[in-house]
Amino acid sequence: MKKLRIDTVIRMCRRLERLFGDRIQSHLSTLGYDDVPAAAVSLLPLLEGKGVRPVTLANKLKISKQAVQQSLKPLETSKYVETVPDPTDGRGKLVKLTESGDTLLKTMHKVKQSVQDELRSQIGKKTFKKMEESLNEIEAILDPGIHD
Amino acid sequence: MKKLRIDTVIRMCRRLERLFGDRIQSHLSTLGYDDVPAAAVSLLPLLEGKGVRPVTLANKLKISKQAVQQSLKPLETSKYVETVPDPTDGRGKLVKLTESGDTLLKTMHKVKQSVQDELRSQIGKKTFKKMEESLNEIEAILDPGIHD
DNA sequence: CCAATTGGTCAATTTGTATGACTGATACTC
DNA sequence: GAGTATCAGTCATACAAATTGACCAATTGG
Repeated sequence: MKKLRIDTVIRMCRRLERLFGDRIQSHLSTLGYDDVPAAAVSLLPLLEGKGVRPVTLANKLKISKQAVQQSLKPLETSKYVETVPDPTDGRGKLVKLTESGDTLLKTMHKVKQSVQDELRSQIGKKTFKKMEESLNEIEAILDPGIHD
Repeated sequence: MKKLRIDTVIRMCRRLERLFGDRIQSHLSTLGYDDVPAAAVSLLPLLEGKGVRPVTLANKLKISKQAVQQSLKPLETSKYVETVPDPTDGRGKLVKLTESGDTLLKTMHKVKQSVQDELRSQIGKKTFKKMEESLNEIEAILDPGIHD
């Protein structure tokens, strides 16, 4: 019986996620950032601007607010993010980048770009683009609204 | 600053993996299989034939042998797989499907197919195919050899 | 034949996530 | 406006997947 292609899809999703994550982390670590959890790679870019509520992050990332809370904790400990009460809603709070968090984010952008270039040249421009495009399209279809 | 597309790639890899996994598990559970861990979805198909060594599984899945061991444990407890000493190597052992494991695998194939169809119609044939193809190509490039 | 490698195991730990139970704030409705 | 429902966040707990480190036993090969 032949290996189903869908098995490969599942396997590769798992692998690519880790491949990217690991490379980004190791680049960052080279630059002196040893305390950046993998989760930060997805989380931090969502924090640009004046502040976001945890629940918004949970919706965007499609994970529970508890999971967000936990991912946020080490970032707060390392002073990359800080939390202020939401002035417009007594229940809420706003998560914001600190100055060093902002620096980290900028560094991370560059690192991501170079990891992306690395991977792209490894697997070939064409295939890479196909993968990138398809996954972006899938997100657009699965999450039509912008969840704020 | 615009959201990098690569962020979406990472996010979607994580999500798709879980999306597939969750749906497969819930279909299986409907069919009475409540004791099939998500890991089995990738693991079981590799067990067809006369038996595989754990270390081979680890290489194919690109995870540690300890991780394999751990994924295997619940499957062994549920009697879907069994282990025999490798006759050709005193150190090794061979993991094999039991009869019920074989039945499960067959069911799983069908379930995967229907989940795949579900997803395909949800996100569109064209995009789905693009994703499928690109990930298959990437695997071929990243893992050129067949690791046995 | 002995050293290095390989296959497997045990134990502990990390990471990402979920559930459940709970508090406090806001919103809806009569 | 009081009462209930809903929503944001928190705490504790649990679980799955994977890792690392320390180790043993069998095999291989100079």
